Parts: sequence; C-alpha cells; structure tokens
Amino acid sequence: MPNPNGQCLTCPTRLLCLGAGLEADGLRELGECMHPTAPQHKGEYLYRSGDPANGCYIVRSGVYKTFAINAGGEEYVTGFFYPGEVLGLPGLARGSHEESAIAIDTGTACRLKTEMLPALWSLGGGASLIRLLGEHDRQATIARISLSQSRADCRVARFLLELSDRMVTQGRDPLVLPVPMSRTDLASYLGMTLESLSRVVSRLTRTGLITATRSQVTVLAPEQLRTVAHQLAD
Amino acid sequence: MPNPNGQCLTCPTRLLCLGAGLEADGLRELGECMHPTAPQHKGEYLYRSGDPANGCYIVRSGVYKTFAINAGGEEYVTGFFYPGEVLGLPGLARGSHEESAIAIDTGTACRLKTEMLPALWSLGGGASLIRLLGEHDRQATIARISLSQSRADCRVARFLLELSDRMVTQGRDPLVLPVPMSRTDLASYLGMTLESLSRVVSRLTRTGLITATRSQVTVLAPEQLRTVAHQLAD
DNA sequence: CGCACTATTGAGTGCTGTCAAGAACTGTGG
DNA sequence: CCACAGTTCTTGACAGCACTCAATAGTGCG
Repeated sequence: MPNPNGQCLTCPTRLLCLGAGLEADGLRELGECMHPTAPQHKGEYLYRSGDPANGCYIVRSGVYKTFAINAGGEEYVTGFFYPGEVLGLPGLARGSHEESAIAIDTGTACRLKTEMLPALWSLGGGASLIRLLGEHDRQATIARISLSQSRADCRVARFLLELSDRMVTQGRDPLVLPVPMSRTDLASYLGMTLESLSRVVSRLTRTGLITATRSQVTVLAPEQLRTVAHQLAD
Repeated sequence: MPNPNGQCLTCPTRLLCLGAGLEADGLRELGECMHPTAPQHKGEYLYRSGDPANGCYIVRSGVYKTFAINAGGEEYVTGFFYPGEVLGLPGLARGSHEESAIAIDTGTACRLKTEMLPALWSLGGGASLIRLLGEHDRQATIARISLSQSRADCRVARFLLELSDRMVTQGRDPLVLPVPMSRTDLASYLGMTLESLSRVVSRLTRTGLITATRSQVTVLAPEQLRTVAHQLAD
C-alpha cells in the first residue's frame, strides 16, 4: 500500500541522509520509517523542551537551531542544523527533550522513531545512520575545541570553514555560505557577545577575507581564513 | 561454547552499560558482542588518531581521556570518560579515528563493533545503546554550553557538578569526586589555562565550597557550588 | 514616511592569558 | 629513611582581549 510518509525516492536530500547507498526498493522501505513534518516557517517549533522524546530528527530542507534556556532565563543556542544533519539526540537519554528546536528558514525535517531502528537496519540503512551519528559527534567535538580557543576571531573563522565543509557535503558552493540565523543566535552559539561577533565580522571584511550581508557570507580568501582559524596565541 | 570475551555476567559495570535491564541469558549473549581490552595502565592507548574505526568503546572500569592534536602540535582534550560511558563515536563518520584515547587510570574498555549492532538489537540491548548515545550527546551539549560561559569559575563549578551527577549514576558518593586527570588536561578540557584553573580551585577552597587534593575533590557546599555554576554576569 | 528592530561602532572596566618564580609532590637511588 | 632531581602545581605581576554600557547607523515593515 502506498505510504504518504517519507517519500525518500523524491527527496532532494536522500543522498546525504539515510538513503545514501540504497536502491529504489530500499528508498521505498526507508520512506516508511521516516515521518516528515509539514513545511515549517521561520520560528515554528520542531519540538520543545519537555516534549517526550522517542526518536530523533534529520533535516530534509531549510535550517534548524536548537537551544536551551538556563536558570537565568537566558537562551543558549546549542546547534545549527543543515540538510542531512541529525538533531534531537540529547533527549534520548531520559525520554524527554531538554532543548527546543525551531526552524530558522522554511524547511522540513523527518522524524525517525527509535522503534524504527531495527527496520532501518534490515533495509540496509544502518551504516548510514552510524555515519550520521559519527558526523554529528565529530562536529560537536570540533565545535567544542573551537570554543576552547579563547580568540573570537579563531572561533568565527572556524565556524565559517566548518560551514564551508558542510556546503561541500551538500554539493553547494563552499565559498557562498548561507547564514540565515540572527547575529544574536550566532554569537550565542559561538560563545561571545553580539558586539564581539560584529567586530570580528567587520575585521574580516576590512582585511578582505570575506564579504558579509545579513544572511550570507562570501569567502574571498579561504587560505587566509584558514590561517586565522588555526592561529594560536601569538 | 564458552566465550572468553565480554563476560558481562560478572562485569561490575553491567548495570550502567548495555546490560541494563537484561537477564542472565541476555547478558551471556551480550558478552559475545563486547570485546574487553586487557587491563590498561595509565598512559596506554585505547586507540590512536588515524586508526581504522569500525566500532565504539564503552568504559568498563577506570577513566579514559580523548584528545586531538591541532596543526600547531598542541593537545586538546576532548573528553573524559568514566565507567559506562561511550567513546570513539567521532571516528565512525569517516572510518578512522580523528582523536586518540588513552587510559588515565588503570582500567578496561569494551569494544562494540558496528557489525554487532543488529545482534545487539535482537538480544534486547538496543534501547540501552540509544540511552547511552543520548547521554553522551547530552553531556557534550552541557559541556558546550559550559564552554560558552566565559567565566572560569562557572565552568569549573559546572564540571564538578556534572561529575557529581556521574558519580550518582555510578552509585558512588556524589560529594567525593575522583579527579585522576592532570591539571593540565583538565584545564585543556575546560578551555582555560593551567594557571586559571589553579586559581579557581584555590578560590573555591578558600571560600569553603570544596577541598581539593591532586587527585580528588570533595564538595563541601553543593548548593553554593550550584550558585556559582549558574551565576550569570553580575 | 516613520517606527521597531537589528547591527555596528566607540570608550572604559575586568577577567583571563602570559611570563616568571617559588612551592609541593613523586619517584629514584643511596 | 633521607637526599635529590624532575615534574606538577600554586601564586604573583602585568598586559591584552572580550564584556559591559552607551550611542549611532542600518534594515525591514506597516
């Protein structure tokens, strides 16, 4: 019987997602494991802190952010998620989400319930899931190291380069980076103030390494940006 | 045929690990999925950066740390792992480890190959794996938020409280925290210098919140420590 | 066109990093 | 058991970077 869910066969993200390496039959079965949301507009919640968590999500299109509110009521952005990336894992430990996820850009995400995992394995998508989880953790590790670097310039440069890598993964131009999130969110994610971020962007623009608009950064000198990203104290 | 591997039936960590919720039969089968290392002493490698990665590890006893070397040859500690915790995930994305793991304390870890995952699921350990992965990501997220907090005191207090939670999970005294790692490693992990960490520890000791020896921290005033951990700029 | 919101720029303070010296711990050998 | 050397940790003085507060400029929207 035809299933209105997944529709992985026609999904533009199928090569980045769990469908990588599957034939048409596998994609059809995969579609029955994945539950895409209706298109969400900027500001719509994918899930909220406190919601029961019985699965994770994979971004199909658009960009999502996750954030938590601390005791003082302040918002901490914990991640940005582009197509093909996994979110919602931290909630799996205790059965309810401890962070919220909302769409930054219009887009959809697919829910993968944990109960579907055995089926996912049997249809040949297990390896892809492992790859996505590993990639997720890899990015988290890189982000952690980047935050350890105290220099604001390094952190911004690293973020841009990491984003560039993600564009390559998506088969897009690695020098044109969509930055749909607000400066406030980005600053929160990078562990600095709005003002510091603004100053860094100004500096990088002034020295000709990038050009920046509100929602897009163009990398002009990737090698020099790499130098900034890797520079230690000096 | 008796299997010399796993031996989950007699493992002191079986309730924290994938064996949680399994009966004797399940534990016996689980033992065939898990490959424990020989006891490793301080400084011995569990795996090295560049090694092929076809699975992850779960700490059975002792404490491990993971670290990466950046372009400048500097070591970045990316995590500390206590019994029942998962490490080695970042390598799964690309098939080889991008970080190294070594024992800080004498201990052993069990390797779980990805090819064993379907078997793990069929014997009833899937849910536990999901729980461990979620917990792993949850800790990573908390660590990230903590690093965003610029204040050194907050970061140290949060680390101690997080460690306290992990002691509860292990069924140990939450006020007596084993800190087998060197100050250098801890400072690296917390994104600050050796000197800053030393100053924070001195401050917390002087104000009566903790007592600290080289390898152990005793929490004297958990509530006040919590206040320090959550204090925003003020 | 004017308002609300977001982003940029400026001036001053404070925390953390850097450099340097001294103290405490660890392990080895006599 | 003690002496000693090497390492690890602590403490101090100073400078630099990022945060705070404040004002200005730019953007989007009705």
